[in-house]
Amino acid sequence: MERGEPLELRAPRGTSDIFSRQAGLRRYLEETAVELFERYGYHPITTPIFERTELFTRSIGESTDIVQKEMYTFRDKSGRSLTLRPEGTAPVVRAFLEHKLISQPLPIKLYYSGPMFRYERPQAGRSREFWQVGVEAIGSMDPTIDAETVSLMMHYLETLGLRDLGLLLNSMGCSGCRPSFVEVLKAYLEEHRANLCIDCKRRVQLNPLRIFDCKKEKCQGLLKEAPLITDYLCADCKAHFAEVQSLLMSVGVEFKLEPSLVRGFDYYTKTAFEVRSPHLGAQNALGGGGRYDGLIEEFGGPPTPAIGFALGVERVIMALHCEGIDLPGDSALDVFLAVVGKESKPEGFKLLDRLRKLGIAADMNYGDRSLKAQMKLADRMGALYTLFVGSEELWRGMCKIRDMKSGEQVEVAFEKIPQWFKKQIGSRKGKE
RNA sequence: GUGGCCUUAGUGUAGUGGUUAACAUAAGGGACUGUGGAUCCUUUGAGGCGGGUUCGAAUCCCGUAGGCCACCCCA
Repeated sequence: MERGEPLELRAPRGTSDIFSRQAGLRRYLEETAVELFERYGYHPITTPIFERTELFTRSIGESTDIVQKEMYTFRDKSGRSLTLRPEGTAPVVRAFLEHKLISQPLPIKLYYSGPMFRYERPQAGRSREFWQVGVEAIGSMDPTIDAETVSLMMHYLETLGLRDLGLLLNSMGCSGCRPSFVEVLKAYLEEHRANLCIDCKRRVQLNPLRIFDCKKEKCQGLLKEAPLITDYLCADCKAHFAEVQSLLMSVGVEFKLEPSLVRGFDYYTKTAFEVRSPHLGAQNALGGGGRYDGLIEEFGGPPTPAIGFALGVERVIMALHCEGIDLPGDSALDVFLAVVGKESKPEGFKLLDRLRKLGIAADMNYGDRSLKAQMKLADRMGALYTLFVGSEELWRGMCKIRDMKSGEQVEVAFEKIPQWFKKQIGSRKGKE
């Protein structure tokens, strides 16, 4: 291999390495999600990181920003157009159809966790590779599942300890009532076109619902008078939405109705929701979701209602940080083995092996270090106990064990050490 | 994709044209050759990258990369 320019040792733009405390924190969030989602009857699914490009263009919508400018699309060696997944719903729905999961008892409830990719200009809380956990419940139009999905999302965030959350709720109507609303809205906007900002003028025809997101004052003023989707819902959508609200209230989930909430995918119908944190600046959405009753049919399947949500893991972590919530990050070490004198190391190594095979987290010093330095290391590693192995111990057949919290030391016969630890650590963990 | 701000040891900062780039902290070693968290000593380690101006650049200029903030949009 030739040596040319030195390697640029930097992760690609908008990506980052996750290790140490961040990695532990992320794993904790994931484990918490797994435990809770399974308690709600969800099952894991893992889908590929990339899919055929059309899967996303067809589901998310040709006119959306994600499809227009944010997808990582490439051709493989046989010329297929593939795309790194920008979101998790379309792949799950694809898998649902491919494996004929419709023959399972419905609704089928699936959860996932994994990286998503969007080519955007990076900022805090917005990177090109980011992690989402999400759920999809496919096959039921019961408003109970809407309420359950929303409440699961909130339950999860509250389980982590988040308190400052704002839940926004809306109904986007269905294929029956939304188109007529969009026409009414377009008509209204055309009438006041002169008063819209430049961006919004462009949106009127392209995606009029998006105008509700505009932050410009003159647009906002106009929108106060604009027709609202909730006033144009058909009887079915109206009843469904009312039922969802009442079910949410019955389990104590607080929400704010937000008739201007429009999510960035074309496939949403009826219930749409989003949870925000006030601490995160412009990237304030921790997660969101909604019903997508038309998507499965759009993919060529039988008409099948479905609903889901996704949470941005990095944003959840940011929100936790902003609220000053401390969560377990690093895994604790039970035992640190301090070796005194080179000749004791082989015995120490064997002892360590026995501890680890009993399920005790144990580590030792490598290389030569003074006992003092080893103690320092044990402290830094957060070990519960330090076990001393040296010529004196080997000679007497007894080892000193130091409780690092209290500083108390006991002596235990060599062959009883593994069991002694097993007992101590078992009871200690039981108490906590 | 648009506009703005920023980039100095692992981390957090100082220095704003002039001899060895400072401080704190972390890391290694020691004072304490068999006992941690304190203290003291000591060692290692840095101006994103590429050009230019200048006798001389971390400092000024241009470019580029990355980060951040606001848009756009979303998790």
